[in-house]
Amino acid sequence: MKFSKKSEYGLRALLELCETYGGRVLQRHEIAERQNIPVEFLEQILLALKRAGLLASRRGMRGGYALIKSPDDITLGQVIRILDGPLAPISCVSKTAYQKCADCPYAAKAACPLQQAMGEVRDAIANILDHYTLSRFAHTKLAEGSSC
Amino acid sequence: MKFSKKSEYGLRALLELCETYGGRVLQRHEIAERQNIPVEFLEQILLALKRAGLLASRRGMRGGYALIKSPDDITLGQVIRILDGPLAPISCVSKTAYQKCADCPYAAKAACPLQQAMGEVRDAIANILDHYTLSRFAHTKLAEGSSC
DNA sequence: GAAGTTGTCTAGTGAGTTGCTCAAGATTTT
DNA sequence: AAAATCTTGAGCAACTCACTAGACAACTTC
Repeated sequence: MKFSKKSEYGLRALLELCETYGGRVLQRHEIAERQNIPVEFLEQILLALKRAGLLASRRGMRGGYALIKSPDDITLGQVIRILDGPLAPISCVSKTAYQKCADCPYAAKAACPLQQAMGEVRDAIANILDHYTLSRFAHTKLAEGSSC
Repeated sequence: MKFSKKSEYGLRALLELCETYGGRVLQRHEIAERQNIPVEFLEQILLALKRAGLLASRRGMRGGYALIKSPDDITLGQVIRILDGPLAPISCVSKTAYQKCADCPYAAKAACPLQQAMGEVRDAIANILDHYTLSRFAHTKLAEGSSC
């Protein structure tokens, strides 16, 4: 029940890109250095986010990446789904990638306890992440005493 | 962001064991057949649940497994943690298996946006699963039209 | 007390995923 | 043209997942 490094790095990269939103572009090595992410791996992540329409890029000298959607219009849920796939804890409750489970004896009966429970979990996760905007994410201030 | 087959099988096995709670024991092959689970794999799962104190077992002829805690006192959260480890989506927000993240630049600052967001997710998941008892789980009736 | 039936334990294994690296190419600026 | 940057695709070691196998221990029944 873990999120991948890919998602984690992706979100941390977007944190940097948020700060320069509307301004200059950021190069991969800048993001990588500030956020402690292996450059070549970060590259793949930025590319994925670009293909998904969140980022624009320019090549050559003075090139780099920039956010092209407002941080208000991007949610953590979107980002995680791009980088990690569906949020649902088991695929028979996924709304974005539903798949009938093969071996479940309740599958035919329309009364699967697992589906009920995991559905609730899915909804709770989606409810948080699909309403958590990047701008709120970027302006987080934790309470005193927290440690990461 | 998925639960393992181990958890899924474990929960489905407990569904069977709930039905005979207080009565007879169930043998691994009975559970395996009814729930469509590979026997030897199921074995490991039952053993883990036994070591965790949820199940008792008897060897030899007429042997088998039985629940030894009331289904009211077992939650899905407990079971999943036994079989799958901590619920937290990243380990720096786990309450049962906290680990400082190595590469996060916010780690020292007590203001990690990721920790904040993932903490909310963790709490939401735990809030559902730690209050979802096995007896409620076993008596699930889904609404019409659902499919698993 | 021997035979047969069950759980117990440890180790292994094939397929797939994760996290990351590398190299060659395309595009832009200077 | 040269240098800097993004782009693409391939590769790979380590790990995890889902499962299998086999030897062993304990219990029941005859």
